Amino acid sequence: CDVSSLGREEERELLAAIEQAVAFVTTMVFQDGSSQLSSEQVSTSSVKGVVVLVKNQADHPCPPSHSSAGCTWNAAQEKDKLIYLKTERSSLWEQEQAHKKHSRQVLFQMLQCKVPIICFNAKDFLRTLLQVYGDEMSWKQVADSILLDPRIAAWLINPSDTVPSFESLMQKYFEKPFPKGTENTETGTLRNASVSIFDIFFIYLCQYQNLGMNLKKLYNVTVDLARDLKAQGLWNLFCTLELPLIKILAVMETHKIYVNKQELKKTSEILGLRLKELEQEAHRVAGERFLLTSSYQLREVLFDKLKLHTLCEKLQRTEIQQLVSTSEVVLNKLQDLHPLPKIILEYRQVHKMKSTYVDGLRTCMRKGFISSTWNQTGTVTGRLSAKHPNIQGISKHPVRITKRQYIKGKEEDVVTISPRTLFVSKQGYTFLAADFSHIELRILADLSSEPELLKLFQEPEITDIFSTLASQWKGIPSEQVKHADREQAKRVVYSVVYGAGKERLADCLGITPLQASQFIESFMQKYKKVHEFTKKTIEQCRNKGYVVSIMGRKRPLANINAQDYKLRTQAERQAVNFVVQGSAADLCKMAMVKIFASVVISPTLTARLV
DNA sequence: CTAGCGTCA
DNA sequence: GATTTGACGCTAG
Repeated sequence: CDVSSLGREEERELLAAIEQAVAFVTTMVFQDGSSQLSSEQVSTSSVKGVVVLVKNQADHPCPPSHSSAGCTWNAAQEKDKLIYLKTERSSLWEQEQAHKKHSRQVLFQMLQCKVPIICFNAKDFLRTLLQVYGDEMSWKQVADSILLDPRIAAWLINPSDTVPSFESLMQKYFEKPFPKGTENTETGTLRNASVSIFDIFFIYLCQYQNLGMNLKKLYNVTVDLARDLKAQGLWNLFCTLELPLIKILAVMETHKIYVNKQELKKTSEILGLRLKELEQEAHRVAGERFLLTSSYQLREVLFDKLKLHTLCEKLQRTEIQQLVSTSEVVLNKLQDLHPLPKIILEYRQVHKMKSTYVDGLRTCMRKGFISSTWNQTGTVTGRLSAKHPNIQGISKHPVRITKRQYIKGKEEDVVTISPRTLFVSKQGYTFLAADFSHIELRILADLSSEPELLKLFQEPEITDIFSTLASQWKGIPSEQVKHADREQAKRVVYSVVYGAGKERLADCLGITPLQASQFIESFMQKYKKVHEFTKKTIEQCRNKGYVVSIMGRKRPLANINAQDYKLRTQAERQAVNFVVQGSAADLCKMAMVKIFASVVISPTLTARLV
């Protein structure tokens, strides 16, 4: 039924039905008639309403879902109800306002009644509710609702599956394309109710989009997935970490992060000026005009014209075409031979800064603030990813710009630009970065029980393990360890741990492969148990076909027993990497869940996760 | 080494 | 002419 066309009595009945429900299956519907179940990418079209399948019968746990593929929705036969709630806020019409209130009341009750709300892309659903009813519903009130997202369940079973759409989920679980909606889905409730103009859109949704039936299928798939999760030992991870995280991310996406617009504009201009200068300089030393951002044109200038590659041996090649690379490592090797490489290196740094962190941020911004979109199923390791902007990828390090000033006779001026300072905390708040330090290395120490590594972490005076390591390897006092040394040490540790070959490590460090292999050797010598751990992990993966993190997160690796050496060794590195990186993801997510829970129940904590 | 995202050709 | 793909460079360990 369409909630807006209900009488008082019917409304009470509906609320009573909601109280007794065993589950809700929901989807948002958009202005253009699509829904979260439509295969077309989630439209830019705004949200019109929500369709909810209220499961009132405890006829499950586990119906033969394969046979349900062809069944039709019939509310007269079953006790389940299909309801439509309008959320659009466009109308100023008084009657509409009342309907909005009813819809809100129903949704509110759904969120509070501690029965699972099943939704494909549940985070988007909850965020939309928070945005639409933001005035009347605070984020703390949704904290104890139970959202269940079958997409996340499918991803947990195999994180390589991103499960891009509802349709692909159905195909995967019914192993056949599901029939396109031509069946009649008219409901008993509808037949009896007086059909007002409000019902027309709802009827359209049911008949042409087959929403009722699709929600029912979604329910059945969810039941199947829950069974699979339990069978694979993933149920606890799903319930204690991934499901609570849906709400946390939804709330995070409703928070605004303000950006300093004036500063953004100013830095964009400074960077633009510097790029022009560098471009001119590059053209001058090259003796011709060319596009600096084009690696192809750069290759022509550096190698065809200037023949710099003949003065330098063993330069990196591109993977596919086997052309001489113009990457940072190559340019670094060339920089004493000609002034151009250095200019290109600076140009790239400044260009990256401008296009991604400054102008890129501006395109993500509306009304002076940004809010990233978080993807819970975007990685194979269990980590979160973010976009618009990728807030996890905004550079930490400042870049120095020498800008020429033509005013007041002052010739040169050095400014440093740090992208992270472009964000401004809300009035009364301050940004606090909470981060585990060296988490993967600590996890590695724990999983391998390597005494040398464990000892390193137990030393109270050690503040930075990579700096310590850098001073140890290079034999320089710890006070003299520079940032670059630390970064290098860090790269080396991870490279070696995850099974880097000597060639790769040599490239990474700008040393000979022989030196690199000696380095790997000495690392393995010092941390014997780390090597044992990697061997054991690979061995287990070979036997089971998958690896497992601390919290039981799984990654199947089909290539672990492949004949092809390249494929097999890649799978081996992925196996080791997953156990460590996946466990780190587990811990970070646990921290988020705990912090959120503490803030929710505390009357004094005002912290917000953003 | 392993994960990502954004930009550009 | 619009869309996809590869190379690159930044992030996080």
